[in-house]
Amino acid sequence: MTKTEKKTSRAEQKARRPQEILEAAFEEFTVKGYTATRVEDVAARLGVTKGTVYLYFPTKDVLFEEMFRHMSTPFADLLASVDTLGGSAADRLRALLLLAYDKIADDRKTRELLRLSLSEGTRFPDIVDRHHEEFIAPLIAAIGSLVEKGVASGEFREGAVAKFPDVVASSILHIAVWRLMFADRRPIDGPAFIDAHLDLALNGLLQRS
Amino acid sequence: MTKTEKKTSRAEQKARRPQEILEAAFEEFTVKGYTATRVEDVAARLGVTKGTVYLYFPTKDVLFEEMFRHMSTPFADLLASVDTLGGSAADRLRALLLLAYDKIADDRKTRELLRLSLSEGTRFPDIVDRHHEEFIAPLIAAIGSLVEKGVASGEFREGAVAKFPDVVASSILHIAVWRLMFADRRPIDGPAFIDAHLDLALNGLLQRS
DNA sequence: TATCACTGACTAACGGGTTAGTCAATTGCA
DNA sequence: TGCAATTGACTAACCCGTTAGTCAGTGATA
Repeated sequence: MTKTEKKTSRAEQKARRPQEILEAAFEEFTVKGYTATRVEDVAARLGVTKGTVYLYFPTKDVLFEEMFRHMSTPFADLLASVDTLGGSAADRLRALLLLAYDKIADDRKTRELLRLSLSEGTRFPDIVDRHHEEFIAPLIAAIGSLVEKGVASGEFREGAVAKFPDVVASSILHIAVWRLMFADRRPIDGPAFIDAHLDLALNGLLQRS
Repeated sequence: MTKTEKKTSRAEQKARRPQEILEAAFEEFTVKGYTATRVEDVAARLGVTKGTVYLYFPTKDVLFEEMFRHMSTPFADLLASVDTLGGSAADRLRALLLLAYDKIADDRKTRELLRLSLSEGTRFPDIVDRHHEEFIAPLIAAIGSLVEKGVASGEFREGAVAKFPDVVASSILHIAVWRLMFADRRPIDGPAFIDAHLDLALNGLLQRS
């Protein structure tokens, strides 16, 4: 493949290699897990051999860590975009959750990173902690500030949610975990589930007297 | 250890062995995952050698499957006990969720089985599906029927929750996943989290006008 | 433009270490 | 002593990480 490609120059190929390897590694690691994945299989996905992978990454450990970093796409911009939205606090909360849903539960990449965080987290605790800092904490903070604003404006009532803003996001996690567990064997309608949760979270279950 | 024990007769020891092995296997598999776990380490936990394990279980695969089955303690009785409870629908819902919390998020055994379902689920899909049938589906059904009764009695309003009863349980899953990810590095107050979620789910976020 | 010395990305094969599963020998209870 | 439980050495296969050697591609020279 590499040899017959006339279009890509040697320099271009070399520049491309690291990303190619990291993406192939993602596929293998997510399907088989860290230990069961063979570096040789990662290489085979690109039509190269194990030795090539070791030219770019010193060990299997580092390959995994850099793969995780490379596949973690930041969504600070996503959270920022919510601030520009107008409408009621409820509307903005809904918009934020749907955006988070797209990024977390509906995106295979992020979902599989969640699986790896749980399955290999004890082996790579600093990866999990970094993931918390960069992804989980900002999302919870965004939800928290949105709820706070809603309370300040009088649209939302005060309640225990202020202490645990993440209860609002648990439905997203729920969908992601469900899909990781059952794949296509038990499909789940994500947006409908989110809306059911929003209906519950906004209006509550109790009859309004 | 086994050798020096004078109390247990040979027959007793032999009868005990399978359970002992399955419990040792649980410890090893949950810490290291399926592939990284060595059968020899499972045996070493009991002070015996690999050969003994193979005397009771034909392969590592079967050992894993039977371990999973052995560690899955049913909670049909738990769900049944809720039916005997009196009080308002809200009270009973709270009781059910706290019971489910104890069994799922607060119990290390169940929590680690969730981790294994996610990490090794693609390798053992029928284990995951059986787990759904025996644990997840009954729990969702119990919540659903409780909500339904609340609606019938007029205590609960009708809403999208009827279609997705599991949105009510997502906070439990949330706590379990959180603890699997961060262990003791980021403690989470389970009951307080549940109550925050219940406050949200019962009363809603919107100011009552 | 044609030639050719040189570079460096890649390969192939291997060393060293590990592990699932087997089975003949051993141990110690009844 | 007889027998069942257990051992642990063994095999066959596996896989990480290494390295000497290859050859396609590059660029300087005439």
